[in-house]
Amino acid sequence: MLKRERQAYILHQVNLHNKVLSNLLSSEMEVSEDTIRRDLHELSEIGKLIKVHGGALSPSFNKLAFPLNNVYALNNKRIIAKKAAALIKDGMFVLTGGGTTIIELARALPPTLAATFVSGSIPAIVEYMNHPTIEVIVLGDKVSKVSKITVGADALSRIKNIKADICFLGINAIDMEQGITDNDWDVVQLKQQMIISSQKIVCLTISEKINTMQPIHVCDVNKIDILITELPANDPLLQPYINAGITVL
Amino acid sequence: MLKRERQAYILHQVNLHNKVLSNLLSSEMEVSEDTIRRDLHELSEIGKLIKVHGGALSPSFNKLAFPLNNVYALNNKRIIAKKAAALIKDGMFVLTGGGTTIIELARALPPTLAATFVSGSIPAIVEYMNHPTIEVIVLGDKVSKVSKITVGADALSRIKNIKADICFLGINAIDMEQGITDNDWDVVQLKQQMIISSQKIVCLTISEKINTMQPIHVCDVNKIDILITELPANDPLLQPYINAGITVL
DNA sequence: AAAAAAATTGCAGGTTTTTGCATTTTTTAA
DNA sequence: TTAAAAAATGCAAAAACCTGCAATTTTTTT
Repeated sequence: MLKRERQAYILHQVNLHNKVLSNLLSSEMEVSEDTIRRDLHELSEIGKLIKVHGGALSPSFNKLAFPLNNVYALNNKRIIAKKAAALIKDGMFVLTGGGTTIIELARALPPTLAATFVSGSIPAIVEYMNHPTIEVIVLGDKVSKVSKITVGADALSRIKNIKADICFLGINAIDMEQGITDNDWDVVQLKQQMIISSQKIVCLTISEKINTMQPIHVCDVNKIDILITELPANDPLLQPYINAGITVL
Repeated sequence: MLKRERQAYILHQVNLHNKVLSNLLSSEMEVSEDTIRRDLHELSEIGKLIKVHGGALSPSFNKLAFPLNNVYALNNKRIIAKKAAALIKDGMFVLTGGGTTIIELARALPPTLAATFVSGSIPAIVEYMNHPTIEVIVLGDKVSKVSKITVGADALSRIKNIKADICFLGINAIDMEQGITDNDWDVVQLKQQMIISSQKIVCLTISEKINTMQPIHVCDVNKIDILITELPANDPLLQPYINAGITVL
């Protein structure tokens, strides 16, 4: 087998599977691993693949795995935020959780909106505070350093005394069977109470989280009134949720 | 699974769910927890995630820098903050108000201090949150946009239920005859209750505000235990306060 | 076509990386 | 405070890597 052929095969495999292993290629093509290594080295020099210890990866891999911007999927979150912001009307009493999507929602609020926002998320409160006309009510309690949100019995009982018009939850995982799930026990307590204390529940999530699961159950999908993702409502991924009676935006 | 793939997967999970757990990743990818720990360590070194005990967090909204530049008399406030920080000991329950001097105090706290801080000031809370070991308790209520602090009956009644070891107040005006005065009615309510709810009252102010007045009375000078300015304690400006029985630092 | 030059390949050796395990230390939670 | 979980540390085995070199193959030149 010629060097050219070999390298062409390697590239083919890399593009096909996004990765190749040196020892596998070696036995497949019956050349020494040294030769494979040299091939991989050459191909990586001209940027056709990315050499790593033990093999090589497709060059597109790096861009996917190491996102360039600070906040993951920021553009998608902005799209979501815009759709969500349109639901809020003057005079409304709005309950929100935390998370980067909610922060984007806070930033996407029209500057003339006159509503009242209740939250325990410190980053969200900071954003609301910068808005000229909205009223901000803080749920007090101990701050969880992990999620940067107030958690505890006090915050919970505060929410109990509220009946909000609408509640926005940035969710971590949603699945038709498991419903909404999350990974932080304290935050789950809050979300559950927020769902009880609101007339309308709006869930915000990037489509990547659709049909994924996390360890702790928050609620079933039937509790959700509106689901917002960056996708158009007619995307097949969302069809099951529409069928379940959820308004998808 | 290649190391690089593994790390890419970890990053993806962190970006998607804001949090990952070492033991979960370990079983998902079938490598030892040691390996996961090493991966997390490497990724945190290049700033792709923030390592915490038991797993890692997304870096995206952990860098919550509150915009607080061009603070008036910053250097003097730093001197004050340093003196004040020395008063706080491990295990203390500390009540603080708002204002730029208090923010500087928050920044001047020694990184090993293990105390509990209670405040309604959003900028102060943001600072406390960034500290590795202190506990933060938020006084919830409506946020006053001017002073960026929670004000109202709720916050007041919360403070009533507290008996703090020490209370730090950034003050706006102090005078031997008028005592401490301020210009925001809501904030005055809070300060008055904080004074009642604390064993020891520490007032922080730049010397410019010594012997000045504001419209609303907070309390008389005899309520103050300690007064901290940027000046040395033997400065003649401070002598009247020392004579009144106040410890001046 | 023959000789020379260049490139390719496998191998021996020594080096570095990666990984898991055992031990000790630190952190966290009860 | 104590007990459990997680982290740090040191170590060792395996795998992968690198370097130089000699044998072989391919290409170029004469």
